[in-house]
Amino acid sequence: MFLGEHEHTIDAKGRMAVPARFRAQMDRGAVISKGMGACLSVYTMDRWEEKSAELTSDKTSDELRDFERRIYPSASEVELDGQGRMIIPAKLRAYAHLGSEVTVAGVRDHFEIWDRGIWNAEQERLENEGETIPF
Amino acid sequence: MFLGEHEHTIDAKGRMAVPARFRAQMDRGAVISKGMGACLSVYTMDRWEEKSAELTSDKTSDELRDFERRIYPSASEVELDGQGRMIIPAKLRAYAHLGSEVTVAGVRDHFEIWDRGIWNAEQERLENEGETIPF
DNA sequence: TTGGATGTGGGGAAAAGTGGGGAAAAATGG
DNA sequence: CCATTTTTCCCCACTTTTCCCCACATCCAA
Repeated sequence: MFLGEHEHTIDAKGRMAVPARFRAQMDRGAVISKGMGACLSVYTMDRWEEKSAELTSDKTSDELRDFERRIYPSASEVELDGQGRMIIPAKLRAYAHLGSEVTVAGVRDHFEIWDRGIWNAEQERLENEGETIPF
Repeated sequence: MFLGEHEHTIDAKGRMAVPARFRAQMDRGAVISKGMGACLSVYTMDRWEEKSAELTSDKTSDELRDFERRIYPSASEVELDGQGRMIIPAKLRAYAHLGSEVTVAGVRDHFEIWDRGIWNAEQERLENEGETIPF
């Protein structure tokens, strides 16, 4: 399970260290894709396959084709280098408006990558508008 | 699995580099054919055979003959040169209105080749018309 | 305090993408 | 059947990107 909030950086080569606690779960591969809102989502390969299968199961063939043309091209298989870093494709970095300072947030079955400024603003919004946390 | 969006070019000789990540999956051969919409589709040989078997299974013999006469003559087996490039037959290039700048999009079990301008317009259309994607 | 794990930066080799020359093969026309 | 033109294909060359490796600074725990 992915938990926690980690402040990391994207370097000049487009690399970002994956939080060490997340790495073990990614050993069977992972997929990065556009997330909901201004962020990117990283799923384990297993979860990615489950989730994309669910989403495409109940569609007519026309809907399905459009849908597949949105989700698969916007995704990319993730690989880690010797230091546990991943490369974030330029297109995806642009989509999520990522600068060099980002926040990596674990969200149960996946983790999200946010530009740090956007993340902070979003968290503040949630505190003001949102529900209280029942813990 | 074919994923991602790759911007490539078709040179004066009609050649286009296949994204390196796609090549390994094509080692048992591949087939290029007219796609749904203004694009070309490339399937691995295995998937091509599965898919054409599915599509021809539930047809009457008259339907089947017409169908086969549309599908197979326009398709072509894909071969890569020493640099990993494929030649896109002129008829297919015309069918999909491909200029020299194209986008190669991975769509799960195949990839598609689009004129870059048409691809961008189509993606924008899908974003506006479609539902938000829950990833 | 020290040693290992973690996050960050950068050099350099390798691979990927692109372009073009020229030989071999195929098509065309007498 | 031969000669000419056209097309195809193999090879080399160049540029850019990617990836592998080493280095170092920091943090936390023993």
